[in-house]
Amino acid sequence: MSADCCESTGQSHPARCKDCAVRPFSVCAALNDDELGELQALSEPTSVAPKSALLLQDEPVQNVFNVTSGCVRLSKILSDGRRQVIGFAIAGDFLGLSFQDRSNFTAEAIGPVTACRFRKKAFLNYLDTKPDLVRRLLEFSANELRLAQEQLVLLGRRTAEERVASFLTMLRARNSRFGHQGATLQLPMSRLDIADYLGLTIETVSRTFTKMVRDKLIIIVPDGIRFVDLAHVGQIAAE
Amino acid sequence: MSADCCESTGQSHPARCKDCAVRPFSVCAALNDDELGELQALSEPTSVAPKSALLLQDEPVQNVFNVTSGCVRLSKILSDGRRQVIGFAIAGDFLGLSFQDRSNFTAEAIGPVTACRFRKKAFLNYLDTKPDLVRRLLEFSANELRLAQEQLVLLGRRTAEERVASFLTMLRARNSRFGHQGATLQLPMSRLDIADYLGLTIETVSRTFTKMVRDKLIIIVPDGIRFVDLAHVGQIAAE
DNA sequence: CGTTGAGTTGACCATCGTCAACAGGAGTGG
DNA sequence: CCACTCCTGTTGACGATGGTCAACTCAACG
Repeated sequence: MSADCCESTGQSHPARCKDCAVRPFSVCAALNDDELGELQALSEPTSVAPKSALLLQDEPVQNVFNVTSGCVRLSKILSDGRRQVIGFAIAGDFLGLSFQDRSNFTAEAIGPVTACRFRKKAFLNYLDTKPDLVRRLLEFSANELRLAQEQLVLLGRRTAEERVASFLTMLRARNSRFGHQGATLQLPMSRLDIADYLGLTIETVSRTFTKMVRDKLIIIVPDGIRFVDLAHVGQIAAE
Repeated sequence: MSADCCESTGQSHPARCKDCAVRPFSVCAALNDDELGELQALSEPTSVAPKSALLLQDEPVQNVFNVTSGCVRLSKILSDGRRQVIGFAIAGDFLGLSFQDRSNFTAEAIGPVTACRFRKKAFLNYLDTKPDLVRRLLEFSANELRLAQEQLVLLGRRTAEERVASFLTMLRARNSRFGHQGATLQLPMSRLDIADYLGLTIETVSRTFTKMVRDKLIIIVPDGIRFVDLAHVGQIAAE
C-alpha cells in the first residue's frame, strides 16, 4: 500500500463510516454510531480525478465534501488572472460550508482525491437536528480562521525565505497526524501552487529552495524535500 | 449625539438586551426574548478605554466580547516586533471564541469602546444549551473566514494602491449597515494601523493617499477621507 | 513656547518580480 | 528506438515596487 498522502488508497472508502480511517480527525467524530448510520445514508463516496474541481469560484454550491484522501487546492483568482492559493485541504478537512449561495473559491484536486459528498441542502437539514455536529463544525471553522490569520502574518510581514521555511514546517506538522513524521516531506503541489500560496513567484520559490539546499537546510528529492537541518528550518519559520 | 463610529454613545448600553441597537447584527439575534433575558444575566456591560486591551496574544482567554460600539484592532506580532493587523472589530462583532486556551491575537480598543463581556466558561456552558446560538456563531465564524480569505488575496497579490482602495471601499461597506453611507469615511485607526493591516509601511500608505488625492479620487479630511470619485476607487479595488 | 507624536515627503536601495534561456523528464508518434 | 514536443523547474540579467532612513510640517498639549 502506498504511503503517499495524495494517492487514493483502498482504505479510504470503507463500507461504513464506522470503519473510516479519517473519522477521528474529521467532523464526523461528533456523531455516535447510530448517527453515523444516518449520516452515511446522506453521503456519497466520491473519487475525484486529478485537476477536476469540487467547487468553482462564484458558482452555486450544490455539494459539500469531507475529504478522505488526497490533496485539494483552494484558490481565488482576480479578474486579470492573478491567483492566490488560500489553502490546501487534506484528509479530514471539510469543504463548502460557507452559508453563501455561491462559492468564494475554487477547490481542485491536485492528485487523485477521495471524499464523502453530501447534497448541501440535505446536509444543512441534517445539521438542524444535530447540535453536536454544528458545534464540531464551529470548532473546525474557528481552526481554519486561526490558520488563515497566521497566513495573513506570513503574507503581510515575512520574507521569501521565512515563507518557504514556514510552509515546509507547517506542511510537516499537518501530516504528522497520519504518521508521516520522517525527514522526508512529500510535496504533492507544484512550484506554481506553492508560489501562489506564499504570495511569491515561481522563480522566487525555486531560488529560495536552491538557497536552502546550498545552506544545507534541506535536500530536494523527487516529489518532495528532505529536511537536513530541521531545527534551523524551524528557527527561520518561527522568527 | 455624535455620529462618530468609534465614540461611546448613550444608546450603546441600554438597560436590556431587548433594546440593544446592535442586536439585529450581532450573534444575539439568534435568541428570542426569553433567552435574551438569560444571556443578559451572564453579560457584563463594559467600557474599554482607548489603547487598553480586551485580549492579549498568547495569554489565557478569560472573557469573550460582543462589541457594541467603537473600533477594536486585532493584531499579531512576531518575536522581532513585526506586526500584522489581522482585522478591525466594530459594533456587532464577536471576539474571543477560538476554542483555544490562549488567544491567537491581541485585541485593543482604538478609541473608546463598549462591549458586552461574558466569562468564557459561563458562555460556553450556555452555548451547550442553545443550538441556535451555536449555529449563529458558526455563520459568524464562516463570514470572518471569508473576510480573512479575501485579505489573503489582497496581501498576496495586490499592489499598494489596490490595497488602499480596497481598504477604503471595504470600510465603507461595513459601515453601511449603520447608516454611514455618505461620501465621507471616518478612519478611526492611525496610518500605522492601516499600514500593518495592508502589509505595507506607513510611508507607502501616506504616499498612496497623496497619489489618490493628486488623481482626484479622494480628499483627506480630519479623521478620515472623502470620496471624490467613488466609482473609480471601486474599480481600482475590484480589479 | 518648547515638546511630542502623527503624518508627509524626498533620496536611495533591496527584495522580489519580469523576461528570457536552458535543462531534464514524460509522453507521443514515426 | 529515436526525434519531437510539452511541461515543469532552474538559473541569470535586469528592473520596478515598495522599504529604509532622514528631514520636515503641523497640531495638540503642557
